[in-house]
Amino acid sequence: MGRYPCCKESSELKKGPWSTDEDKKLADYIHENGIGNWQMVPKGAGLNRCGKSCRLRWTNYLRPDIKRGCFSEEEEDMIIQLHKQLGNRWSKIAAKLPAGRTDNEVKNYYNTHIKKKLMRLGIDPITHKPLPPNLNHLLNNLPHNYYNSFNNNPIISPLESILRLQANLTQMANAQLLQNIAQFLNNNNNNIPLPLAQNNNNVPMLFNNNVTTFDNFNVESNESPLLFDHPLSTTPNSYSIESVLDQPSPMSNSLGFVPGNCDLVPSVLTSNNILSLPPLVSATPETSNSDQMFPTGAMQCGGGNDDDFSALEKIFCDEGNSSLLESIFQ
DNA sequence: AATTTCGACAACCGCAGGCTA
DNA sequence: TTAGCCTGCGGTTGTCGAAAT
Repeated sequence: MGRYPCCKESSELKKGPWSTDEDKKLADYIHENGIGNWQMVPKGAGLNRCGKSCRLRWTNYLRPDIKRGCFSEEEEDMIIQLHKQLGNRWSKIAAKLPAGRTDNEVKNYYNTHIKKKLMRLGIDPITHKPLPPNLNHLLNNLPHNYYNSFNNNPIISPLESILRLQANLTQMANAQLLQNIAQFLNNNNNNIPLPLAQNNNNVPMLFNNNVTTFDNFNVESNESPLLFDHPLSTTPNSYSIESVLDQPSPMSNSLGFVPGNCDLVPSVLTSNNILSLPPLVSATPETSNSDQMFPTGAMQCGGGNDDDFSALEKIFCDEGNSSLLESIFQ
């Protein structure tokens, strides 16, 4: 029953771009014999192609009534309108165009040119409805100045906030790496001066060897979990999540940025006035002998007590160590 | 000058429905 | 009636030349 397949799957059949010789053979054959059974065409034309490939080549490229070249403004407008009505029915769209365009050509032109044009105009190329405002649009239309959650100083735009957040996350990662270095140096009993931890009550423990580093720093301590120098220690200790939400910045309900001498560090508020940062991964097991190095399990960083962090800062700033550290942080 | 990246478009793939022996 | 080929169609991939690095 059924027909015999004229063109079976064969790895010997040629695929890919057509040569001019192949085009001529196919065109000559069809001019002489007309379009009949496509499965018979390759054999008749002396082509090592399957019938389907011949049909596509003829209908999309060799057919004499095909109009090639650039699409006119009128054609483009028609395609947009027809696509709006018909969707991706490219053969229907091509049939309704006055010129002899193929469905494949219309489809390619729409996907490579018209889509981009519609996007530039703020129109969804699929639904033909206005696109929702994107991030750039939002950023371009928001006020330029935003205000620090802590001291109401005008500071940064949302875009700058994003960039600073990225920079500060990098800084946090570097701080963790610095901790690793300190532990490594300590474990190897070398002579590089190491920072000593202070066991002050209510003092944030930045370089905590426990997993809870950065966790649950109480703002009321008037101290800071921030790296390096910052003005947070001078801010009133009575702000709340509500006061943050009142800020004009769309980002300030979750993130606050504090301008400082060295850098800015994002902070996250909880409902209990607890400034909380995500825990860093512990660099060493909790039972490691580095706990002996930091007897309190922590080291204050920055704030009003420069001595606490000065040793590590020296590691950073010392010309002799800078190249080593640069190579590590790269 | 060499290499990489990107854009345009030709060609292929696979499915669905029609057709036919 | 039915098995299986043929055709049309839309989605996807591959190729090639231009531009960028």
